[in-house]
Amino acid sequence: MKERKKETILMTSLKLFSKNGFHATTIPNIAKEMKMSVGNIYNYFPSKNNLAKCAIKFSSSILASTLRKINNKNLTSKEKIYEFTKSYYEIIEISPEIIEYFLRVYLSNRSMFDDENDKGFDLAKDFVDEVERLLSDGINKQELKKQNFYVSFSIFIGALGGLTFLNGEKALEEKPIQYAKEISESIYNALKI
Amino acid sequence: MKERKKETILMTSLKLFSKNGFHATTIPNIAKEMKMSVGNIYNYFPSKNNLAKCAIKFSSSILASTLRKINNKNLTSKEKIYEFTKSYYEIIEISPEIIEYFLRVYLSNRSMFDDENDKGFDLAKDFVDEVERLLSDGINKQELKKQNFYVSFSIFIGALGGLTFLNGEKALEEKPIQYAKEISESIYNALKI
Amino acid sequence: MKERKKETILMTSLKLFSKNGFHATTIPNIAKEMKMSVGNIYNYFPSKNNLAKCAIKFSSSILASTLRKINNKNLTSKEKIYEFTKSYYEIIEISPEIIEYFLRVYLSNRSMFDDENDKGFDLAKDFVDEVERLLSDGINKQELKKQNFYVSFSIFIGALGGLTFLNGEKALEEKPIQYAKEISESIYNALKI
Amino acid sequence: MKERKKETILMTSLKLFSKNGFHATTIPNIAKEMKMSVGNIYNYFPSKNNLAKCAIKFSSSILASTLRKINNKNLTSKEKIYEFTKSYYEIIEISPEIIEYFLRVYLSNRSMFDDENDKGFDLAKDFVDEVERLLSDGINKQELKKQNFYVSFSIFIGALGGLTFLNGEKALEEKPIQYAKEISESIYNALKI
DNA sequence: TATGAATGAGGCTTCATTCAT
DNA sequence: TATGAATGAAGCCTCATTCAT
Repeated sequence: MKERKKETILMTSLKLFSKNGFHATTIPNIAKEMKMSVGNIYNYFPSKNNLAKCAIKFSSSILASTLRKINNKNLTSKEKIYEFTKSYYEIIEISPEIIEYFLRVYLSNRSMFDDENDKGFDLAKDFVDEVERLLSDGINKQELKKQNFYVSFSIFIGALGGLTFLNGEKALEEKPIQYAKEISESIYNALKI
Repeated sequence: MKERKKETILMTSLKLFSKNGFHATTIPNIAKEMKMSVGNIYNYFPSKNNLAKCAIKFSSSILASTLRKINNKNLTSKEKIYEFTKSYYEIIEISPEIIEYFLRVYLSNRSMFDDENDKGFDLAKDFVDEVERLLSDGINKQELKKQNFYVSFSIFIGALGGLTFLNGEKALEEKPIQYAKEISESIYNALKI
Repeated sequence: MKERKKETILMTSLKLFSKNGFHATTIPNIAKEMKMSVGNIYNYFPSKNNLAKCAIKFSSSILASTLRKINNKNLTSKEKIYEFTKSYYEIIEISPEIIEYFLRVYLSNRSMFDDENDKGFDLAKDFVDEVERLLSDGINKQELKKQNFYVSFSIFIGALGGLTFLNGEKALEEKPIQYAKEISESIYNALKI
Repeated sequence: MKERKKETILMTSLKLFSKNGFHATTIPNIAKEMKMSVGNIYNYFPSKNNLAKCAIKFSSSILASTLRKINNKNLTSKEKIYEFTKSYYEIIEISPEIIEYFLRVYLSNRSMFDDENDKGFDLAKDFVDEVERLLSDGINKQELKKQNFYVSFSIFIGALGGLTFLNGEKALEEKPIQYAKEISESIYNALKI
C-alpha cells in the first residue's frame, strides 16, 4: 500500500508536470491535488527533482513495454509501425501526460536529470532499445532500408512527437489518432527499402 | 543604437535560455553576461516573459527567412528539402541556440507565451507558412503526395527536431550536418508522391 | 522495565545530541539509532526539549556523584583535585557525551532550559554544590586560599572544560587524561593558599 | 559604504546569534532587527552559515588584536595577564556578544564551520597565536613555568570563559570585571614558575 | 540611459508532534 | 505499548522587479 500511494503521487505529479511544466508545478500544488500534506510527499520521494526523474522512468517504461509487446507479435514492420503509432496516440488520448511529459519536462530540463547515477538519456534506454529492435528486425527481413539508426529514430519518433506537439498547440482539427494511418504510412515510406 | 542594444540583449538571452532553460536563467545572469546592469535590461524589455517571447519571434523569423529564400529558388521539392535540412543543421552548428531554444524554452513553457496578443503557436506562424508553401508547391508540381498538412509538417519538422534532440543528448557520433543527406532523403521518401 | 527503556532513550539522545548538537539531532535520528518508532519515544518523553533537559540532569548528576565520592574520601584538597581531574578525563574517554553535552547543547541553548520549573543552571546545582564543598573544605583545612567562590569555580571547571574544548578541536597531541597530572597541579597552584 | 553595511549586518547577526544561539536566530529575525529586507542580506553574505563564520572571524580578530596590543607593551607576564583579563571583561561589559558568541555558537556548532577552506579552529588561530606568544615570552623571561601549552591555554582561557559562563547564567553577584584582579592572580599563580 | 541595492513573495524542504491502527 | 504515515508551520534562499541616484 505504501507502494500504491507512491505510484499515485507519481501519477499526479506526472499529470501536473506535463500540464504546467516542471517549474510551474509546485510541491504544494501536487499535495493539494492529492489532498495530502506537503511534508508527506517527502516520505515517498526525497526531492522534487527525484520525483521528476521517477516520472521519466515511469513514462518511458510504458512506452517501452507498449512497443515491446508489438515487437513480440508476428507482424510485418509496416504493421508494427502502424500498431505503435496507434498505441502512441491512444496513450495521448487516455493519458496524454505520459507523452506530454517528455515534451514539457524532459526536453527542457535534461541537465536536471544528469547525475552520477543516471545519464539522462539512459532513462529512456529501454524504449530506445525497442525502437532499435523494431528497425533492425525490419532490416533483417529486408523490409526496411539499412540506414543510420539515429536517422531512422529521428524520422520515426520525431514524426510522432511532431504531431503531439501540434496537438498540444491545439493546431489540429482532429484528434491525433485520426492521423495514425496516414502518419504511419509516411513513416513507413521513409524507412522502407 | 537603441535597437542595436535591444538586439544584443535578445541574442544573449536566447543563448542563455537555450543553454540553461528559461527558469534556470536569471535576469542577473543575462546582465552579467552582457556586462550591463540588471535595471537597464528593463529599459529595453518590460519583463523576462516578454524577453522570452521576443526571443521566440526572433528565432522563428530566422528559420522562416531561411526557408523563404529556399522556397524562392527554382528547385525541386527534393532539393528544397535537402537545402533546408542542410541550413537547419548549419544553424545548429553555428548558432545552436536558435533551434535549441524551441526545445528548451518554447515546448515546455507554452502557456507562458499565450496571452491576449499572441496565441503561442502564432509566434512561429511565418515559419509554418513557409513550410506549407514548400509542401503545397511540391504537391502542385506533383512531386509530393497530397496529404494532410499536419502529417507532412510533423514528418518534416519532427524528423529534423528528432535529430537535434539526439544531438543535444550527445547520442550522435557525428555532427548533425553529416546526417543531412540521409535524413532529407528519408523525409523526401515520406512525402513524395 | 519502563524505567529501563526510558534510560536507554536518554543515553541514546545524550550521545547523539553531544555528537551532532541539539538542532542537528532529530527525533527520527534517535528513533532510528534505537530501532524504535518515532511515536513510541513520545510515550516516554513529552517533547524533544524535555528529553534534552533530562539529559542535562542525567549528565550533571553523574559528574555530581563522581565528585561526591571523591569528596567523601579522606584526601587532601590537592589529591581531590587530582582525583576529580582524572575522573573527568576518564569520563571523556569512556563516555565523552556526558561532558561534551554541556559544550554542545547546554551552553548554546540555555534559554531552552529555562522554564517555570527549572531555572537552567539549577539543573547542575548538585554538581556545583559538590564543587563548593571541595573548595570550602580545603579552605577550612587551610589548604586552599579563601577567595570568591565563582573565581575558584571558574578556574577549576573552566580549566577542565578548556582542555575538553581543545580535545574536541582535535588540537591535542595526547588524550586529555595524559594532561591530568599537569593540569590538576596548575589548578591547585591557582587555588592553594 | 557597501563594506560599511556588510559590517552592520555582521554586528547585528553577532548580537542575535550570541543572544539566542545560531539555530534560534533566523534570517528574518536579523533582517527585521536591521529594518532591512530578507533578500538583501543575501547581497552581502551568501548564506546563514557564512554569516556565522564571518562572525567567528570577526570576533576572534578582536580578541587577537586586543591581546596583541598588550603583548607589545613592555610589561611583566603577570601584568599582561591582568591587562588581558581586564580587557576581556571590559569587552563583555560593552559588547558581550563578541565573547558570548563563542560560547553560544562556536562551541556547539563547530562542525558547521569545518569545510575545505577553513579548518574550524583555525578561525581563531590569530588569537591562539597571541596566547602562545604571551606564554612563551613569560617562560623566556623565567616568569612562567615551562609546561605544556595546551594546559596553560586551558587554564588561562578556560578560567576567563568559566566566569563568562557564570555571568551568562546570572550566577554572579557582581559584574565580571569586578573579579578581574582576583581571577588574573589565580591564573598567574597557576602559570608562574 | 545606466546602475545595482533593495524588496518581498514564493518555492523547496525539514521535522516536532499527533493519531489511527 | 508500539508503529510510522500524516500534518503543517517555519526556515533558508532565490529572483523578478523597482527605484533612488
